[in-house]
Amino acid sequence: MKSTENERLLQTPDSQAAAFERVRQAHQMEATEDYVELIDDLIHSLGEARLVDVAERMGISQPSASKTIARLQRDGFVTSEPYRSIFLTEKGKTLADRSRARHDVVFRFLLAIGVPESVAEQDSEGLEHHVSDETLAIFERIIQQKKDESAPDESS
Amino acid sequence: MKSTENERLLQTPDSQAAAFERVRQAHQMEATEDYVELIDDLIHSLGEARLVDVAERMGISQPSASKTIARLQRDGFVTSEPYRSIFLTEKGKTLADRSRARHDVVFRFLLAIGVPESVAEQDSEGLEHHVSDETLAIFERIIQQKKDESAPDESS
DNA sequence: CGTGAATCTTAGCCATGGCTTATTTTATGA
DNA sequence: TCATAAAATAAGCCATGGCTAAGATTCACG
Repeated sequence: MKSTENERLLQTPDSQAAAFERVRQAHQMEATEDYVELIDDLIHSLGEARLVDVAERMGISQPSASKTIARLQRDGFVTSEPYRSIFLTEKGKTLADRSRARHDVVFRFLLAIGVPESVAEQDSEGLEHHVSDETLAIFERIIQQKKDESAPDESS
Repeated sequence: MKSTENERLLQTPDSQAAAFERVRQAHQMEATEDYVELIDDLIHSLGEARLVDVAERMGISQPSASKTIARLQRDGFVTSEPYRSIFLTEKGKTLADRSRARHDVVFRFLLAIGVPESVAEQDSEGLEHHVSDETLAIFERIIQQKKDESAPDESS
């Protein structure tokens, strides 16, 4: 029985490979989600999403932003005429809403467990893409618990 | 005052850009950390780390694994002779230890808040790279709290 | 001890997502 | 209106991290 000679690998190769595969999948969607979320924010706060603002807020050069926007357009998340601002398609808007919802849950969860706001802002940006639906639901439950604790009398 | 015409962008462009930059930095280290952690696990459980096992557990082809291992070697995390197994350098071992420690904290934190083990296994794989030290410390505190709750009398 | 299977490497492909430099287009204001 | 500044695009670079197909090496066993 070789498997007992030293216990360290708890997972089977398959389940471990599946976990990594899942992470890779998440990565593929990350940029897309971050961009549509940001574009939606820009539209709501500034009235339109300009490439220059996207680039600034992503912290990358305009050409880099432009290339990714082109991919988003190719994949049906945004539309934009040359030299004009960027619009979300229905598909893009839907994804943006979903992403922001997740982002908010993660952010509020971190606050609820005592993470300082500035740190929670930073961390939630990275974490949001890697939280499963099941874990997200638990996050929500805990947010609610904390809310109930601090304001016990708000039934209905 | 343009900034009040619609509130949605809570963060300044700079801090938002910094958060994304931080995520990109984390991504750069992700593969490295996952590999050294896995290699360390393989060495401890099987006695050595073979490329074929790394590839299997990462869920990728051998040539892909080989290419990444070459990068890790270039960057001083591992050593390996052609057609021989893979060893961690001191630098690699140190990183592996740190990574597993983080991974464990995230994993046990998820368990502590009620995430099922199989989900916690999957999620912790993706989350570990995006949790700041500050948040990680809070995770540890909560793990300890839950432990105290379920076993109140273990002072010393 | 030699051969076939397993393992590993090489070569070459692709997409993503960064970058710079240079050019084109648009917008602004004197 | 027209010159200049700002914004966007184009072209071309690089690294990462996937892949397949094909070749080299090692290992194990008959």
